[in-house]
Amino acid sequence: MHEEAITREIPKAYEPQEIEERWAKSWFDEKLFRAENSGNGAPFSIALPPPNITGSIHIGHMLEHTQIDMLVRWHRMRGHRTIWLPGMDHAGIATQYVVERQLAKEKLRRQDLGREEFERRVWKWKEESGGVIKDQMIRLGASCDWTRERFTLEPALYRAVIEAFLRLYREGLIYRGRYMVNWCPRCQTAISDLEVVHHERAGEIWNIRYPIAGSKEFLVVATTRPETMLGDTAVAVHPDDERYQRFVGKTVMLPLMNREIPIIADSYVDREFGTGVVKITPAHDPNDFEIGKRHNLPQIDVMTSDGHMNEAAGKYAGVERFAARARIVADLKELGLLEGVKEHMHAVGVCDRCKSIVEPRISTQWFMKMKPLAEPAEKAVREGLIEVVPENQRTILLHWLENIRDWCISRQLWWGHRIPVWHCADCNEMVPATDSRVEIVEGHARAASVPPKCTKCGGKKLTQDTDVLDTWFSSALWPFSTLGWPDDTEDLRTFYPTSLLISGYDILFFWDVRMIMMGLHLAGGKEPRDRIPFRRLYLHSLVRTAEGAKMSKTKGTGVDPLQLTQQYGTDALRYMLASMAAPGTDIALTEDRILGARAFANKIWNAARFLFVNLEKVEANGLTLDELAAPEIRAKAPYPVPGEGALAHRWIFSRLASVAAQVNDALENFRFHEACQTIYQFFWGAFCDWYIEWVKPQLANPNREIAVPAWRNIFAALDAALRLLHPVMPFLTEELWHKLPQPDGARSIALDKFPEPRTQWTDVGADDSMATLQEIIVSLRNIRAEMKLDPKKKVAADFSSRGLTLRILIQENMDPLLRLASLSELRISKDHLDPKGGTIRSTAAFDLRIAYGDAVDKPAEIARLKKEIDRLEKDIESKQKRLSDESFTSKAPGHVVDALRATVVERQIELQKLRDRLAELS
RNA sequence: GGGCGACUAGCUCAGUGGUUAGAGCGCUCCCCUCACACGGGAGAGGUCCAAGGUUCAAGUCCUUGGUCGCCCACCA
Repeated sequence: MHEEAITREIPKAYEPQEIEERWAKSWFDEKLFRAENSGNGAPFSIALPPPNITGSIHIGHMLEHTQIDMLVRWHRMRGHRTIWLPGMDHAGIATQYVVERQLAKEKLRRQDLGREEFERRVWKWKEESGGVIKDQMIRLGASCDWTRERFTLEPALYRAVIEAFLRLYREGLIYRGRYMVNWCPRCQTAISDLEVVHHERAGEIWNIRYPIAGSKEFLVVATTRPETMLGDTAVAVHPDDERYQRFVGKTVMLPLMNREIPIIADSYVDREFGTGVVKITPAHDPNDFEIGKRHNLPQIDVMTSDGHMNEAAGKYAGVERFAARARIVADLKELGLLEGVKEHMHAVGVCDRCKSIVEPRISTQWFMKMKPLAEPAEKAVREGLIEVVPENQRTILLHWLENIRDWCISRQLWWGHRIPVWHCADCNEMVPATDSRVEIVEGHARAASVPPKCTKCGGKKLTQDTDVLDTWFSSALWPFSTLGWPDDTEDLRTFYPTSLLISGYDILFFWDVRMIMMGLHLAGGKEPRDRIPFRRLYLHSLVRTAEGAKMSKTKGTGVDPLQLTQQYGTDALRYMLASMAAPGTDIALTEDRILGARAFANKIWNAARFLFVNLEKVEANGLTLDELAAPEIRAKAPYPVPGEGALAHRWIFSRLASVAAQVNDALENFRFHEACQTIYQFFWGAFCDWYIEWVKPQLANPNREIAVPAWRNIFAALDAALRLLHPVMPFLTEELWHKLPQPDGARSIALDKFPEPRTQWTDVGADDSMATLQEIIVSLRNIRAEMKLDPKKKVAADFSSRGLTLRILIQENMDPLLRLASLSELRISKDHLDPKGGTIRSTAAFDLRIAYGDAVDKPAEIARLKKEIDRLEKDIESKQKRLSDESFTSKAPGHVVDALRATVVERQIELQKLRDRLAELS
């Protein structure tokens, strides 16, 4: 009756939903993870890679957050002053694109709204989307300090951006100029090299005849983009190319345009490729741009900003660029100037955001000089001030820094940090803001310190630059802008440099490297070690679909973690992700693993349930939970258990010490999968399968001398196991921890101690004894299974060993042995066991025997023996061969040789036993 | 064109030169034993992609090749 009540109270299966929701809310409401910037404990700080407000949390975020959260919780539980600072990224171009698509549904363009109204729309989106992300993160258990939440476009961070810009501008590291940039005709903005993604595509290459002026001859040029020929201002050949040397200095008539353009020589031209003649279009190709500069060629831009041909394209003006291409090819064909066309695989650059084909275009943009910033970054990484894990990513990072090019930081967008520079209408002088202060207008920040007049001509007609900064500019400041920089705040002094950055390797160049450069240049103390943004950098894997493809929302292969959470539980999902997160390899998502993780959560739940359900019976005898499991009582475990022996208790605490050490080591080195596996094996394999089963009778023993210490031990072990599990499974462990007695005012397991690898728990004797007993039990079960004995039927067995200590060990642990091997009796002797009429299992140290019942399966036993003998003989032979090898015995370390010798001796004993038995049986 | 990674049990993956290469899932047999069938017990299953090499010893280090994936790159 009572048990029914309990069963209702603790459900048989773990039901995570209600529990998780309750704790997520509680942790947030109580501001449980608010960090203190003063007090005890070494600081451990980590900045959340701010999710873009473009969407919601996806499974990749969850992998990242799980890994961060595990480390954060682990550090916090070890008494470090831990901060995980959360926030969101305004994600300039990405967000603008999303909102523009929304507008498109209303048949509107951003230009229809105007800049201010458009910005208002985006802010509205931000409020909704940012809120969703935050709620999701809270629900998924991220132990962030939400009291310090940041947003890259909020006033304080805008100020940091302006401050950084002004400093770099004054130092000449930011400059403005007319250069060739990547232009997205759809987004109508410049984008950086990194934002162009290259796709191999089957295209065509056209060979076009350019007639030589005043001659019947012509040169044949090859091009993949015929529409740009309208802007050709030269054709080029290699200076040493004998085929064409005689033409250099002459001119060709540009077909369709009938413009006379020079034939020049430039060593850039590859004689082997195509015809060895290149058309030069300085306004539409980066290489041609450089060649044009070298040869003082005019730049003729034949396209508009939205990818149509302009007036300079003559009769093609107004035609869309690819339509123009088709028409030009057709026209050339008609004129007999098209010599041929071939299939051609080449890489096409598309806009990372909207996938439009990028157009190289000359325009006036803002750039950042990267070499002076890259060098200190490279040095810091090379000297190990920043440790990069996995190691091979370090090489990739350094290689990128070595080959860095200037960064185009301006965007012709409306959503972002507006560049704090004003242009003088009278003299074109650029005048920066006088300082980095910001003011709030209609809730949004803008640069406040507008220069009063032109610093050059004194003119008053100043207008602010309309461009905004690349979104990654503000991201690059994130580790210090979020802590209050440029002010010298307590947070900054305490938590900067941050301890660690965990990010995906896909944003290594976009973000991680730029943070290193900006941090070293702008933030922190005098020495580089005090200026770096983070001391360690861990690049985690990416989650892929079961087929190994990148997850994609547009392809519908993205996975919503919240849905999986509803299905399997957040802890299960976290455990699954962490257990697969081996450094350096991507994760393919499969349902199998989640099911396994859910089963594990259920196992933990039920192990705890076992304790609480049975406790009811104990309480009937007048014992209270407090007497058995109060914190001060748990602290003194393990307690000796009289009479029945305390071997299993000594053993489980010894295991605990070793597991805690292993988990510490694994987490220190980002080996999340190892930490998970270690904990899993401990909890399921050791705690549940052996320990609980072993001590069950002790717990039920009416003798309080036995029951009380046994209960105290098992509660202490469970408590430690929960704390060990907490970083990866925070909800389940929090729930169960609160079912144990806790000190007054105890708020959360998250603020309790992580189990220490206590050396006084280490008990080699218990480890060895337990291993032997387990081996004996497994062997006996094995014989039973092989003999197909009725599982319910207890049988007698014989144990024989010449070792006295072993025989004593068996005697002392007779009870659990009989129970766990389902024996009625285990007879101990030091004599030879009769193989006739029974099945025997042997090791070098002992023999076990179960007598046959009625049915005797001698042939099967003989076959088994022969197989076993064969295997052993081969094994011994190969080992002896190695031992007889002089070079092995002399060169291999002593312990390896000794171990091998010992093994051979053991195997020989085993082999002899098997041979004897075979002889006796046949 | 450079660079990186993967290839280990039917599947998904661990494996940090040293006894007989592991896990989870799946599979076979048995068991609904009073925490848990999301469970318990016992098993089967692997020439570690190939070929060379280094080493006393190679799944592990080196070279070459193969297959697959990813990143970078201005060859028209």
